[in-house]
Amino acid sequence: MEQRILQVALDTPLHTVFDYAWQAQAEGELVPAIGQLVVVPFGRREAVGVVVGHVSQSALEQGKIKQVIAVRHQLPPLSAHWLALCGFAADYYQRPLGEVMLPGLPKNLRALSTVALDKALNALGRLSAPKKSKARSKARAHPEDEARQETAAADATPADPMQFAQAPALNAAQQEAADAIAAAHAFAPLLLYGVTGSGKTEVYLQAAAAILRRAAESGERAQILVLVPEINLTPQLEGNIRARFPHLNVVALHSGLAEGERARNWLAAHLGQAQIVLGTRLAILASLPALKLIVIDEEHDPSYKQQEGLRYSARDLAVWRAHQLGIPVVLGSATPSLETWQHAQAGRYRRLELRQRAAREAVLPTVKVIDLERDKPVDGLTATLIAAVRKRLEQGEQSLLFLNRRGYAPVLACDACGWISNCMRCDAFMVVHRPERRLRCHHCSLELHIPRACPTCGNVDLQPLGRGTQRVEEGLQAIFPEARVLRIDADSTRLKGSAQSAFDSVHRGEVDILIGTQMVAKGHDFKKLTLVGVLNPDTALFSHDYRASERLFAQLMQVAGRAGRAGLSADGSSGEVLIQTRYPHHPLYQAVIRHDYDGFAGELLEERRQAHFPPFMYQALLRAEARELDTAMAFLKDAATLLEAPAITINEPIPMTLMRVANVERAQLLIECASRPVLQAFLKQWLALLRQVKTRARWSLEVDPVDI
DNA sequence: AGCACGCCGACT
DNA sequence: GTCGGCGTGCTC
Repeated sequence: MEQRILQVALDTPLHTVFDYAWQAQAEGELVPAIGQLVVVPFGRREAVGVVVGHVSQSALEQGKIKQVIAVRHQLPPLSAHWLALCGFAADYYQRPLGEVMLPGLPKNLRALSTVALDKALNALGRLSAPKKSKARSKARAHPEDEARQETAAADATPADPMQFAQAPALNAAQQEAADAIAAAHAFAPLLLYGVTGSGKTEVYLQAAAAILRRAAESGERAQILVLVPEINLTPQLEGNIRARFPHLNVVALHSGLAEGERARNWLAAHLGQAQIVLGTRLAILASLPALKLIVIDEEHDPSYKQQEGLRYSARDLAVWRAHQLGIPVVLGSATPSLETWQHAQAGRYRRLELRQRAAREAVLPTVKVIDLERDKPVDGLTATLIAAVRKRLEQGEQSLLFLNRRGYAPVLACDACGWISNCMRCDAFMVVHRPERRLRCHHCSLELHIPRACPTCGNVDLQPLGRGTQRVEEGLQAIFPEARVLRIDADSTRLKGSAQSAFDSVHRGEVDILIGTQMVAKGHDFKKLTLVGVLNPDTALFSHDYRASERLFAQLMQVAGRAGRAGLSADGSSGEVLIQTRYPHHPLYQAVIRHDYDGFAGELLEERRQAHFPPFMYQALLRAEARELDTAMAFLKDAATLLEAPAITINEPIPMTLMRVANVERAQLLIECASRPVLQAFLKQWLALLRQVKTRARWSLEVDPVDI
């Protein structure tokens, strides 16, 4: 019987694939195809891997090669396109292939038992249309009902899947954009540049509809992938998509799903059953055999960058994937990332522009700054802002106060001796959390009770300094005792589903004043919200991180965009945005007032060009951590001298800004190069050498780092 | 990364 | 006398 050597990628940090012998178990059993999942013995355990190659002979000695234990024949192999995508990501981010391929697969598929996989496949085999979960669970509970339901399903005339719900009419700019997307028959990176509320979603939906319909007419399968930055944004968009495409199979892919559902949804995508996949960044690595369009909503959002493990940019991989498949990719934003903007300016990406808000009468909100030197705040709120909130309350409209700092106060201090609540494990303050009466470190999650008295001098009068969302909530409730105040931040939405119910109650109008962190700034379309107040944005103005102003600008434009989306306020005015600042004349705020992304982005790009920063320079960051800072620094110093190459700048190793986290000292080394391929070639050689260095430091490399 | 083997301190 | 600390070595 046939025998072969299979090369298998496994989820291990080892930079290699592994050879296994495969022997047909029965006459005529086929050799596992490339892309097939297999179970193999690995060390003392068993592991699931992906077959990535066939060889007739292994370079290893015979005795070392073990036999494949099982082949997941029930799962169709992953496509060559998918394997190439993972191969690219592994190469580009300098990680082992298996570490790219396997963590992206749902746990149920990677399990050593096939029970969950078979169950998921079985579930998908039975259902074709959406509206599934209820019917299925009922069927399982009462087997006799099952037959009845299946008969009923067979009797019903199947609806035309391409029968879509009535779509709102597009304005000229929207129509032009949708047409341009749908007309692309090859790789086409398109920047959909549209102010907040300009109806970008409608453009995505109608372009998707056109592409799906065209494929159906020519008898082809088609799949659309839509990426959003946060899980919180999927339910609203998912609802809109399902309503528009009632007969299509729409599935979500994000880390908030239960394992069973995640497996079913992933499989629906892999089997080509799902026509529309809506997901967060991890969905970019899904298997989508009939992919015809990728949409990345809010493409500038930092959430598209994975910040642990494989540190990939879902946006960059999306562009690569679209290029690989020769399909359009739409990057939507009101404040594109400077990388994307630069591509558009250089003509590599085509720019599609929406200048007007889509809802009739909805105009861009009026933005004003409140000078904190003139209008002294009480409890963080200026008289001007309080008056504005009061007016909205009287008009029965909603206000949103944005403060990107959770907790009650960022630090607890003793007036008598100068003690402050430093974290004992990190170089950071412990934040006061009033509801739980605790001090919490936001870096290592160490928690302590709020001390009754100062730990060093015994003074009982400890003062919370500064303001977080909890304290502002308290202050607002005191000023407006009759108002319904709701705080939405990572702390108030820890429980599963609580974020969704919080947003729902805002939509239902059960909230008068919403206070929140960046969670509330993104994407949500609150119809009754007409006032946005920004409490303390100044810290980002003078950050050492050169990306801080790009991020602040995007964040302010985005949160400002929550105001007045549905139309004019009761008094006939447009939405209003008030920014409290000590620097009212700062060019960043002035640009926000003018809604002038173009101008501001132009200035930032010019600065970046002169300073030789991205997007005019490519970077990689070597990070090292150890119990002793010296260990980490010594490793980086060694690393810096390991390999020299022309056109490559290796900077000095430096301790990180937040040097110590959870009792680990950290330092980093920045590598720069004006050419991406040159940098890539250097990294490959350099890492081979680095892996041989003996050190007690733990280290990792990040390509295209965003937080430096 | 797991998961072994392998040699030195405080406990039933 | 053992349980267990984490140092180092291997995984086709």
